[in-house]
Amino acid sequence: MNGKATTTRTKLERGRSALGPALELVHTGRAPTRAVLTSELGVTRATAGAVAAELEALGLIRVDSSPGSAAGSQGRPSHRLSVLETGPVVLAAQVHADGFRAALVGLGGRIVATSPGCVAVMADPAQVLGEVVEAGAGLLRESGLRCVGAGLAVPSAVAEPEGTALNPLHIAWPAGSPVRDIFAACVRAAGITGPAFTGNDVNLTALAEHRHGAGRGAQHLLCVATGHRGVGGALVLDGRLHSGSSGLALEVGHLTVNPEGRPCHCGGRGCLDVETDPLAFLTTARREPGPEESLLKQAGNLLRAEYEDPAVRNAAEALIDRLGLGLAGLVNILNPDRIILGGLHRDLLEADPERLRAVVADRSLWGRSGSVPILPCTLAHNSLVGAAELAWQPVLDDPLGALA
Amino acid sequence: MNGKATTTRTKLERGRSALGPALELVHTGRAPTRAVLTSELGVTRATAGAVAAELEALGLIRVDSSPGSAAGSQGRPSHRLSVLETGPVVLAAQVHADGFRAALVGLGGRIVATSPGCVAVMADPAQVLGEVVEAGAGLLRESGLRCVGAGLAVPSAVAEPEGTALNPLHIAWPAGSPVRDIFAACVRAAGITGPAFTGNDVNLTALAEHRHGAGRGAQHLLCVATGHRGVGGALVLDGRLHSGSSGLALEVGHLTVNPEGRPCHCGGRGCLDVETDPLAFLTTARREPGPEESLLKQAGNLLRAEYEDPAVRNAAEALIDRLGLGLAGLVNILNPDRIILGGLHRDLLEADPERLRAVVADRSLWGRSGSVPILPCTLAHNSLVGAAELAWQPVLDDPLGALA
DNA sequence: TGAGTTTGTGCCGCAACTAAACAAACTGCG
DNA sequence: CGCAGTTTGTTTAGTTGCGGCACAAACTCA
Repeated sequence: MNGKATTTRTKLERGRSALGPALELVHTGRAPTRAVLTSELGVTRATAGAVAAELEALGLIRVDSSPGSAAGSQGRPSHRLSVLETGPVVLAAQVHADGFRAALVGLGGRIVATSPGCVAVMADPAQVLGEVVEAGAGLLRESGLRCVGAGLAVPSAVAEPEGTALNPLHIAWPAGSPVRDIFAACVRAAGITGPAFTGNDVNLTALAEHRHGAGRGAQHLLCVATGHRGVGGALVLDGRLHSGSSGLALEVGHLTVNPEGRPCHCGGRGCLDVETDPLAFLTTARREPGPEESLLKQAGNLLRAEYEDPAVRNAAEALIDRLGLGLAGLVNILNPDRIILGGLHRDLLEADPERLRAVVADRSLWGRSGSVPILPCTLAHNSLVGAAELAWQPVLDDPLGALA
Repeated sequence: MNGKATTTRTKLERGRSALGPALELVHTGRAPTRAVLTSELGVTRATAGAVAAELEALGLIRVDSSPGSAAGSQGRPSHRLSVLETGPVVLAAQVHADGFRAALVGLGGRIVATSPGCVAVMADPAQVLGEVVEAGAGLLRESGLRCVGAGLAVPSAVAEPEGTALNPLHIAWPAGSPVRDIFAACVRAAGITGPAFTGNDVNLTALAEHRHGAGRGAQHLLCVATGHRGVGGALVLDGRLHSGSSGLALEVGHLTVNPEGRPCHCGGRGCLDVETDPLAFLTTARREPGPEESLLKQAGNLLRAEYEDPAVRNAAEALIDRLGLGLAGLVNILNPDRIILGGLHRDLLEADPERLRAVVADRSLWGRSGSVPILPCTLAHNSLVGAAELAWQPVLDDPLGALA
């Protein structure tokens, strides 16, 4: 098929091959000491020592030789490993229906600095992303830290490899906007170093939760979440985001969950999108929906504050049943070992976890798969942290190469 | 989480690391010469030469130093690489509603010997698998070839890691039969060397088609197929079967494709399973279904022979529309870059490819994903070859270790 | 026949790793 | 306090997979 198009990787390009995995272990908190790093990497103590020393020399991690507080076990206490607080950061940002937020995020998903939630005129993506990057650049100047990349989360499917936003329905951007290129241009224009990445917000939420939150340790993590409108999904397989062949996987909004339900713009009826989002909850509960940018909060508050109201409770149970049906369908297709829910779905889970689990168990064919754990997302600003993960990925894959 | 449970891989265990990938390239026909092996592996000619020589020394491949017929291009002609005809084989078998078949399969998916299709009393899995392995052992004795493993395809989901058949509905086995253990016991009892594996037949069809058939080169391959009853699915991601966290992924039979459709034993209505299988086709076309073991053939023959009959044509179009709806749902979730269809679905595709493609494009949200290629399965005995792939996998992963 | 092109092979050396022996830092016990 | 036992870090030597290079081999084309 290809003659010699494949990259002939030279010796100079490949660094110490265990460097990336080691950094990822420290990054995700799975290697608190050099001893567990050794066993986790499956290498000798000598190698693990050399790798840790090299990561320390790169200014990425800290190796505490004198911990003082040993944890009771006998034997020589191991050196503690941790992310270096004063190490490099990435610029992370998220755009959503009611504004944007920029932040600096270090290794370990640590938010170093964050801008206040900003409201912006949403018409023109170039203008909005210009403001976003401007805010991030300000944080960067204040901090004086080194920046090694930038990541952006948008509430839209992002087509690969073009990097275009296909359905930014709930922000007023034109469909097909080349958000990745626009963001990258803004980043370069602001003089920020490192590559720039863009991804779907639910995908990035899943990635963040997998590395630092409720998804830790899951091998097949399914994430389903609402924003103000619509439903998104994401799948993290063996630690890597699965976004399909062109970035459009897990567009779960059009699973049929209520054959007699309301019509959907996709041409079908009773899609997950229009049956389980905040607007659906409010109308089912016979409440007047407020402005689009506050639907999620309105629905969440209603659910928590007035759950004893029969109309609210019935609406919640109806949505839980439909959500459960959708999740069961996804379980039959994807067979995940954990499900995490965000947005209104998270609130619905917390309102009546037993009901949701029962529906999923009942309608997913396999009893054993029916017992798949369903958990709420736990991370604050998870899509922001996920955007940062995107920017950190090259460093995690090849620390030497990415920092050179 | 674990102290030192992880495998400390010693130097002796890891062979030449490019050995596995190289064998896989020859196995799948993507490395016809040593030159393309070099570029495909991304190593130097020296390394590729050493690797090829080692595989030849292992008795797995043949390196033709004197090809004679060069293909017109200038420069020194490259050594031709091919699978060694007299190399080791695996024992492959499939069990289906109307009997079983055993075969010996070499590298490259080459069927070396095959038993005639046998009819067996289906009641007891141990008895059936005993006959299956008996037939295979006979072939093995006749051939005198070395056997390095065994693989079995069953028409049921196989739970991992238990290896139990969860829904062998269309063969008269009890649900939950430990088929993997039974098969492994039979293999050992027959004195056949090497590990024994068991998998779902549609999964294995997908694997076989990916390596040797219509799925070659696809990175996200979705396969959907019918047997005599019901519908199965499979996904091959980057060359590896994706069977979910417990082997139960791609149980696509219960996607809703016809809200007003017939009731399904799952509790829903209009599931893919009961709306697009051979029985559904025959009843929709108002034909008297014959015995269960011949539904697929009966439906296929009817479709090909009497497509001009309005009842047949209408039934076909109805099934195509519902199948398209199901495929569109899967496209939205999985975003594959190729879809292949087997069983009656293959026949439906060939009866009216445009209609099916139009429905999928119309109902999968993204126009560009809607243009995903939909192809018929091409391989003869594909689930048999897939069962062989399962048995070959350890050799492909680590030739030195597996043959030692 | 000779220039040009592509491929195979032998040799050197690097770098990442293992293995093994030793040193260091702790616990626990008498 | 001292000593055994345990676990971890460090040093050194040795192995090895593979890149880089130079050269030989086998073809095409003029």
